[in-house]
Amino acid sequence: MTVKRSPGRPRSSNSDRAQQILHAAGRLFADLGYDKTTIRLVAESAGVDPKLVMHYFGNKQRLFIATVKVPREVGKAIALLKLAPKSTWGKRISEVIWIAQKSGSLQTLVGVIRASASEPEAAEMFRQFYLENLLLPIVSGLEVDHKELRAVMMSSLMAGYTFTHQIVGIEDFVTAKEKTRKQLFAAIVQTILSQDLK
Amino acid sequence: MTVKRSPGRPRSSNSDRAQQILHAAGRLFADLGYDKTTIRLVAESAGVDPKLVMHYFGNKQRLFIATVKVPREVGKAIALLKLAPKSTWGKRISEVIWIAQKSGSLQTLVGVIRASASEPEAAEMFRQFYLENLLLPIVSGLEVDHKELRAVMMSSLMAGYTFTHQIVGIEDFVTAKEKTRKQLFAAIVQTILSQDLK
DNA sequence: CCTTTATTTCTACAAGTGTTGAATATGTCT
DNA sequence: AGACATATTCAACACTTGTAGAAATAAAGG
Repeated sequence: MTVKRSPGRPRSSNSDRAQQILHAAGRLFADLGYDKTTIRLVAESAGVDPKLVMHYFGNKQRLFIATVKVPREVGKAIALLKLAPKSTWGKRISEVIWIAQKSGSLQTLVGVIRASASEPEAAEMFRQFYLENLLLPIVSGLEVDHKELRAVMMSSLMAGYTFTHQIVGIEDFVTAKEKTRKQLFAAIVQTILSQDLK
Repeated sequence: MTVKRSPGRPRSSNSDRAQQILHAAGRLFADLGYDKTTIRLVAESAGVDPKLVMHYFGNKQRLFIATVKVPREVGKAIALLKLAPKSTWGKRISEVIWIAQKSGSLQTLVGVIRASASEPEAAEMFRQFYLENLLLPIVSGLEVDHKELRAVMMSSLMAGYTFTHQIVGIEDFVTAKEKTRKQLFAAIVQTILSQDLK
């Protein structure tokens, strides 16, 4: 894939290298973590010179930030929740989280979690994007007390589930079918949201 | 703390540098993660020459492994569980996890989670130590189905809770008292262990 | 006392890192 | 056509990394 080219502007500008770089970077950050993802690796993986990465994104930190995309499907899901009866919250919300993951933002989440392990700024991004912009609004739409605590617990569950499955790679350890796993996941969400707390 | 010394064997060998190094390393791995924890930093933090770290532990990976200590208090806790009625499992087990964390192995857990983000070997250690040697035995002592699934969910909860609280640093976000947090935590564990699954 | 062994430091190497300067080729605007 | 901006590459700098060689000092054993 690494096509050798001479320096200079290409004849037809339909390549969109920036997008290629972003794509390669997103994958590498999710697979290797922040430190082990080097500019040179990203460049090589995108079939591009390292300097081009710097040209487009300035520095490594900004490159990482550029790879983070907040899921969009969440807005409409929140609206639906207020109408649903309390007993179905767990199932509904875990469905939303499941969908959000499948729709491509799972890679972003893994990248952010991995980066958080070494970059405090990434940890801050986790708090902002996934807690404040995602889970807290969801919980805020419901009629419960201790909203922050429940939202934090949801984020813990989300991070932990992603950690064990995508980073530790525990899949092959569990023989249960996906349907059963989702059922348990939903039950936990339901507990987090509707457990009586004194 | 950094006492300058000349090369050569010290007069009194009551210093136990290896222990000092291990102590400093454990703290740094937990605070900075695997990559950002350099041999030189560990050495400086222990008031010691970098080569001495290599002398005692061979290389960085073995140094990390040496800092990992599996909690001991768990064995006796497991024995107690079989006698307890099902409705109290959540409370009991979350108590065990809470105690295990407070007793110094929290730092180890944080270190392992951080390292897992960049070192697959560390992720494997998480699976072995916390899932196979800790949570799976606990669940195995109980009369439930889908033991692996429930154990994995417990490990997810444990990792996620540690991640949000120790790495993301979400403490100040939650105004709920510790008692309330523990109550919710216990309820989740109870759900994981006793939820009916088809 | 003399050899051996354990502990500790100094020095340095080879590799890899993020990042920059300068050059080159193409497109775009006046 | 000429001036300027954009896209791209090559080469390199300054720094940090894990790690190794060799030496210095003191204890231990004969």
